[in-house]
Amino acid sequence: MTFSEENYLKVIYHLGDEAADSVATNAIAEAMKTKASSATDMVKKLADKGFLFYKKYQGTSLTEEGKEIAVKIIRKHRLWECFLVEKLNFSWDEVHDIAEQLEHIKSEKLIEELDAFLGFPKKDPHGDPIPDKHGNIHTIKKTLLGSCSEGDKGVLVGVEDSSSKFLRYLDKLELSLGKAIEVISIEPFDNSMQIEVGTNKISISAQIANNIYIQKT
Amino acid sequence: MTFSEENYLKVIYHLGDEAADSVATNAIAEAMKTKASSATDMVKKLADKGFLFYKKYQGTSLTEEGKEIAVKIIRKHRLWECFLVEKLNFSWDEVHDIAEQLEHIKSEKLIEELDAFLGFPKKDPHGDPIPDKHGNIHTIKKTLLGSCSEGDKGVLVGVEDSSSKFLRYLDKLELSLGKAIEVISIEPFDNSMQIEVGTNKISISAQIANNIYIQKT
DNA sequence: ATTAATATTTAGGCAAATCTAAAAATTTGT
DNA sequence: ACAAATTTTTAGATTTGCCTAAATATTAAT
Repeated sequence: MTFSEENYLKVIYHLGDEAADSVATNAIAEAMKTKASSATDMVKKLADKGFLFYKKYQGTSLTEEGKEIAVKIIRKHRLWECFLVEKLNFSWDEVHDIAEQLEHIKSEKLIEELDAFLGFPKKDPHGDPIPDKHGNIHTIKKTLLGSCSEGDKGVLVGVEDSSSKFLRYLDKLELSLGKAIEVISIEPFDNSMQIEVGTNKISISAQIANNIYIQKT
Repeated sequence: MTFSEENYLKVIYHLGDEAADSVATNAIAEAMKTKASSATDMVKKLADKGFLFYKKYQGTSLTEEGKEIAVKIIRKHRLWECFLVEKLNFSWDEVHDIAEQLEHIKSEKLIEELDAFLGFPKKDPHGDPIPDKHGNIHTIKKTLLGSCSEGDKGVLVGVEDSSSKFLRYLDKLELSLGKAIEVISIEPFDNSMQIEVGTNKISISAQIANNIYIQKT
């Protein structure tokens, strides 16, 4: 299993998670920052190896085996993110790229010991659930802030975009995991939102709202 | 800098450390478990990039820049080994292969934070010195047990071979870093040694003795 | 229901790192 | 010092993952 193969499986898993049906070649190419022709090549190879179902022009979906591998990589990614934040003083906006490297380290024992060392965390620093060693993922029902209505309340439990740019902006707005949020009003012109966070009232663009998840209360 | 390039630089550094003069292509190939022709190709490329001096048929030696890179990789390797042993319950015979992967993770901050997290260790689990962040290495004068004479005394401070096979054998003999050793006698027939370790008297083959370093006392 | 637009695949190539086999240089042994 | 042995390099292939350009299939629009 090469790094590239692992990255494709991970990306296909994430894309397939939202759209229940098959994943388009172009979507894979875009997520992998490569060309559609490259994605076609790789998808064929992964299909040959039994990690996904593929029919020409019909998109792909992971087999059970492919899903298992993808979930293992996601588990590693998220555990390493916890390690970086909890043990090495990284902030949530600094960990993604390093975890992208660390997730490919091959050692069963390493990841199980790391999990234990961290006290079996359930969430990574962005609020995403950490699959357990059997691949079980405990998901919570979360709602995109951007799809909420005036008066809706909840707690910030996740982000759609884990880029350092976005997360640093959230820091500036004092928006972090666990914060209570209430939608005060929505501006019809541009769908920007007035929200209350703790005692602050702030305005956020629709784009921001569409990258924040809350758990409604 | 690819993984392969980094591994070549590391291997050339280690080979050049013992033999002060230039490193032979065959030696590189053997250490990299590849063919001489592959080593030639890579050496040319690394020379083009300014990491080593190379003259056809005359072997190679690292430039200052090449050495710096090699030392950085060795620093990472040894710090990760410490982490595995001290924080994740690995034993000294289990860490080498995983550290070979981890040493290629690219992040200045990661390695400096890891160093601090571990309390700035000076030695890895095999007794090898950990270069500091500026590349300075504090070496001690160590002697190959196999080159000692009857009556010589010292403390076990390092091993030449970090393979799991060898280290597990040392464990079985209760030979570990820090143990006091005295050479009782040397058998002329096969150069095997009678040594005293603590209160035990054991016999070790010349091959074992030639993979153990002591600091004479 | 055709045509136009879009998505996907194929074909052919490239760079990295490896290999084998053959050629060339160096070293060794007498 | 010269032939033999060894080491090293070159030449030409292979595999992986990517690319561009062209061909083909699917989807959308009128």
